[in-house]
Amino acid sequence: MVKTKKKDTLDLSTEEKIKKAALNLFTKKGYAATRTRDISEEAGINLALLNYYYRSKEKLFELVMTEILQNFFRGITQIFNDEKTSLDEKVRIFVASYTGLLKQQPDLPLFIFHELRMNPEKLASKMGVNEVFKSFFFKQLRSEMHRKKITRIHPLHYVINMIAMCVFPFIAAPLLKHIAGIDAKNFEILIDERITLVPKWIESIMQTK
Amino acid sequence: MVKTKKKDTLDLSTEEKIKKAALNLFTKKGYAATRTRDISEEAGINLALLNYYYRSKEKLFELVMTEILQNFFRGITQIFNDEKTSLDEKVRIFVASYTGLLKQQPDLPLFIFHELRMNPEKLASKMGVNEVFKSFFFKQLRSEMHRKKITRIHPLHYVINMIAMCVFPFIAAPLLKHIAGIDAKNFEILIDERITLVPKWIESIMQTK
DNA sequence: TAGGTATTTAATCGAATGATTAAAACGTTT
DNA sequence: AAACGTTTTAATCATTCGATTAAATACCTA
Repeated sequence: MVKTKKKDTLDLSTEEKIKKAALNLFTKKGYAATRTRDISEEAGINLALLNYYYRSKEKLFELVMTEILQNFFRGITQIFNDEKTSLDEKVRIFVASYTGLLKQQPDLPLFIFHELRMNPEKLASKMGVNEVFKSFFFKQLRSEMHRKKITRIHPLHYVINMIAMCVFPFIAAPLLKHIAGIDAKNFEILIDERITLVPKWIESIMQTK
Repeated sequence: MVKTKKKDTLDLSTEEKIKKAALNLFTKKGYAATRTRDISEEAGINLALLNYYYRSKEKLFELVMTEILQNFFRGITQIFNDEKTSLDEKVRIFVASYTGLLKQQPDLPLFIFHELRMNPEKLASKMGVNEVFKSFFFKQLRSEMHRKKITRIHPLHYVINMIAMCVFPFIAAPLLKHIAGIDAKNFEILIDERITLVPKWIESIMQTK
């Protein structure tokens, strides 16, 4: 980010520490509720360094956001465009892959959807998912519909259901834990169960008349 | 809110205007991103009035939040505890009822889940949903499991799926519109389709082995 | 109408927060 | 070690934002 990097002495310090702290706090509390002083403290550096390396809070945010979005959606595109896997396989891989990702970063979905709602147009460009709907996955969906192997409805319904059943438990975790009276440990067990359950359910749904 | 109310001259002005504006902005932008000046402007009143009537931003927020949570979850409890309706009927009623509610207030879920994550313990008490898991709905679920009419898994799975398929489209609306390239009008059509589709899917899911 | 209470306004305060600056410390090269 | 650029620090600025105050206005009651 700064003029010249000393050498290619790839020290992941300061600059990276700031970005990591920023990612942590932004995803946890959102943009507005995160103070630059919080970030500097979490990163264990002086406040001025944040502005030295990233110019401003907003610039830092945009950088972090871009990385998050691209990383988050890159996976989908790859899975969906794999011409070697069947429809069912894609669903299984997607569910397993994204559940794993979300177990590591449970705050991500809520954060993404919140910021996406705040300025949709601005962020839409940053996620290279324009081609999702032209993916091989959708060709397969339409093909199966044509062969009457799955019920013919708007393909988006199936996508919504799939993502919803994966992502929603993480979005609603506090609520779900509360109403079911279970702790983090048991909640994780439940999540793990869903990795095998959700693909089965999706299959059922696709054949529901 | 203030000392004595003049008479019972029930003018819904000022005090109510502030609360309404607050609800609007809080749900749209979240607590941190909402400035008291925004609220006063939206309500068309002087900034000082906000503090005159509600003491502080936080007090106003808690009031609004309590009302939102109670209103939002009151419906669920009623539907779930109705001893006259069958399991399938409950699902149909829930889906129709909550889709209708969310069509009117699409920002609500994201807001609730975000604030719920920020301070789970504080808000948990405010939503009278502790008894959801002891509801008649769950008795019916367990009963049907025992009769082998539906597959025996943790009942929470079914609840998650049901809520997820209703709520998620609203949470992810900007994303979904973008990747599917559809406008608000067509998105609403899709949502309306789901009112009849989701209950069918839930039935299928409950019988998936 | 007079007196009192409730409501509203304009002006301002103090703390919090994003950002900047000037100087110090560090490291590398010559 | 001298000179130079990079990195870090402490102190400070300017603005925003929540909150308060004192005075003005509207409203009701006697």
